[in-house]
Amino acid sequence: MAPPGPECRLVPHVPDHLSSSQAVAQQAFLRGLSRGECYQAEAPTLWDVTFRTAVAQAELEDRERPGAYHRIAFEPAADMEEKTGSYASVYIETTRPELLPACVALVAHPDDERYQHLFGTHVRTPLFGVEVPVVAHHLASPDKGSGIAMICTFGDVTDVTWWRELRLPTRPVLGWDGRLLAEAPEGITSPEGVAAYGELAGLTVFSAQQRVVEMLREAGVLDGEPKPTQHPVKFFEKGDKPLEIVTTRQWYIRNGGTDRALNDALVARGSELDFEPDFMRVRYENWVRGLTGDWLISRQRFFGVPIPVWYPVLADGSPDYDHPIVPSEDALPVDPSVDVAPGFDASQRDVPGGFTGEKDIMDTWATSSLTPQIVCGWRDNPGLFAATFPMDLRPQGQDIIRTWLFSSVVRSHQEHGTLPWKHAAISGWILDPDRKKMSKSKGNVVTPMGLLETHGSDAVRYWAAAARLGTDAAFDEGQMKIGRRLAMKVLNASKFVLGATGIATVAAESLEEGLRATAHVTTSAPVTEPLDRAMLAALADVVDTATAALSAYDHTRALEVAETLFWTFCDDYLELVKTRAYDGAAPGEAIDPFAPCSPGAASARATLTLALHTFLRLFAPVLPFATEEVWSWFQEGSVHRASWPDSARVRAVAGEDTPGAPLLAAAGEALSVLRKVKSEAKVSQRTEIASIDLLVPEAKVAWVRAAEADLRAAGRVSAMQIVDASLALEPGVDGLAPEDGSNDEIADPTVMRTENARLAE
RNA sequence: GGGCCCUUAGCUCAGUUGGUUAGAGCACUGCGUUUACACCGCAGGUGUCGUCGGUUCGAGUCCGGCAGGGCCCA
Repeated sequence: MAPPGPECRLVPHVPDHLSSSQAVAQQAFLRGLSRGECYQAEAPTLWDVTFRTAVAQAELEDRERPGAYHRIAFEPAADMEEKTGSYASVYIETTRPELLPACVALVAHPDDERYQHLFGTHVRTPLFGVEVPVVAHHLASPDKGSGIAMICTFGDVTDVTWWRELRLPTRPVLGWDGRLLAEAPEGITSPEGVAAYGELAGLTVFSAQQRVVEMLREAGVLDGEPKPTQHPVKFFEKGDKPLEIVTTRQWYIRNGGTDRALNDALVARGSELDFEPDFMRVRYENWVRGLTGDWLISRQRFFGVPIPVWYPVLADGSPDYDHPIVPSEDALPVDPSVDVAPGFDASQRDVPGGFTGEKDIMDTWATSSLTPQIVCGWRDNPGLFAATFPMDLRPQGQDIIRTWLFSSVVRSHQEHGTLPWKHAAISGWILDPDRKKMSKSKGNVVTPMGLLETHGSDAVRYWAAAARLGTDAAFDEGQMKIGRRLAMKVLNASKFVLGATGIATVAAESLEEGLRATAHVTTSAPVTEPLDRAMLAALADVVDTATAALSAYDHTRALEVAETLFWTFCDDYLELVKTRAYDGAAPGEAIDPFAPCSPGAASARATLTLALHTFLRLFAPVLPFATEEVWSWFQEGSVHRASWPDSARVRAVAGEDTPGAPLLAAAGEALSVLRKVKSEAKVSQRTEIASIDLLVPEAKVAWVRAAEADLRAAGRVSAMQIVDASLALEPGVDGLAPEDGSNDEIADPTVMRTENARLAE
């Protein structure tokens, strides 16, 4: 008995690229059909009574539901009485008494001494008077209830296992509408049994349960009152009524759920795949190893990719499901409810001797599992396919390892004998601010639109980019504010760089001039100043680190190192070279990038420009809008199509053996202590320092000296003495007594500090 | 019941093969308005690295037990 399909099908207009994905889905189905991987079977099927469609194992979830154990007496049949010499009833406990008419056996654990002598004998079902055997199976739990249970067709998935493995008869009572069938199942033959069933026919599961309990109570076979319990019940993940198991004809794809060799092969495919992070592999293996049936792909829904087959209609008007008619691959996509089966004409639809179209559609994952084939042009672009398949990377969430990832592996394994991609980058959940999983029912879902409006796209993306693969990310607006600050900083620092180099002056006229100016600034003079070379050397190292991190799927580390250096670039380097780069230009004065300037200014300008060009490309994946905006000010095309920074070119400009980060850090530290003098004196950073002694750890002296001029300019220092701190262990060793007394003890010579600061009035 | 991940500053998290005094941002406090930036800058304090034990010259890091949190599967 097939469930009814829709009487007419709504056929939406489908754009070409979608019809091509439909064709791919149908072609893969037909290939599978010809190889025997796709097949149809009349079998117990997980069924959602609300949506009236079959559901696959991957779409199930357990939910705790209240229920009650009903203790019911089964009378012994003649063979049991004879064997035991007793008329004692057998008591079972069940949470689903309404399935009593579907009972086909009682089952206990083979080692359970209480029931061993009963195995092979029979009992009679109460109310319905059907003789059913007592059987043994290891899945029966001796410690649950009375240790013996009734097997019904079908109350749950364990019933299906018992039914299949013990080869029990089928006595279905549930229809696809969630009501008990009109006719009593085979086996109920006695007038009393048929009458009892008549009381239940057409009732919902809920009402049938109430009626059965009344009848059992009246018959005196309900032992005591039902005992309330909580137990896990299978639900369709999108449904709100428990799933039932209904016997229907459905289409399946072999996925290792019924075939050990295929299961092993798919586990082996999983071990070939590079999971990022690696522990996600366990989820895949658990899932594949735990499969209990093939992948059910047919759905009784309206919208979806049609299963591309027709069936001959027999003389009695019924479809001949055993001989499906298939289209040729070049006719795809087809809709069998509209298109005519090959070899027939339209007048022969649904008439004896004619054909009928399959009404079912495919599970959405039956198409999604083919995204690599769709994208790589498997069906219509062999050249592209050869060049791009298998793909490199599947990025996806951890919750769909069992669906999207696994089903893609299944399809690729069957069709191509390979993995669909080499790497799988698995992300975690986005949790609410209290680290709870977001769900509609809890009402803690945050949708992105408001966030994008409040913080900007770059800021939201920055927050998302801070989540490491495989790690859940708590939703954090604070992090978005930081992202926004970074994006603003990129805009402002870029404005400064393009202003101080003069590129902005001519780029405002035309982009060609901007490009010419950029080339001129970065190539017309060498980068000579040690601080500039250090900046570029540090940047080259960061490019290397970020590149390696991205190659290892550690995008957060790539961002982190770029971000850290960028703040140093803004807070220290820009401040240090600002004066030098301006080269005497007055505030507000437009700088001509082509005019001659001092070598120090040329060095700074080349460095600023090269650093900006590099930082923009490092940040482009995370701050796509801010970087693109700046790029448009002085570069052509899109930053997102620009090449990834090349550390070798940056390092070549920096020069061989240039001290990078350490020199930059030492200069930054020196700037910091100069600022501290003013901060502690509670005066403006603009205040002049008339004279100061800078005590520098021995190892850093040369680096600080190399940046001395820039330090004096940035710190507004008139006279500065740079002293090796290890030679100044005694206060006043340089001949001047400390004025404020704060350094009047032996200081740590490894810490940079100042002495004898004299601020201008 | 089987398995996986997590536990580090008030908060969010780094901490790479074990190796100086465990870091960052936020928040907090104070100061500052500068030739890119107030959606700003500078300076400052903040830790029993869940807990107990083990390995080691040395453990946030490796091993085991326990507790708490989260997840997958049955």
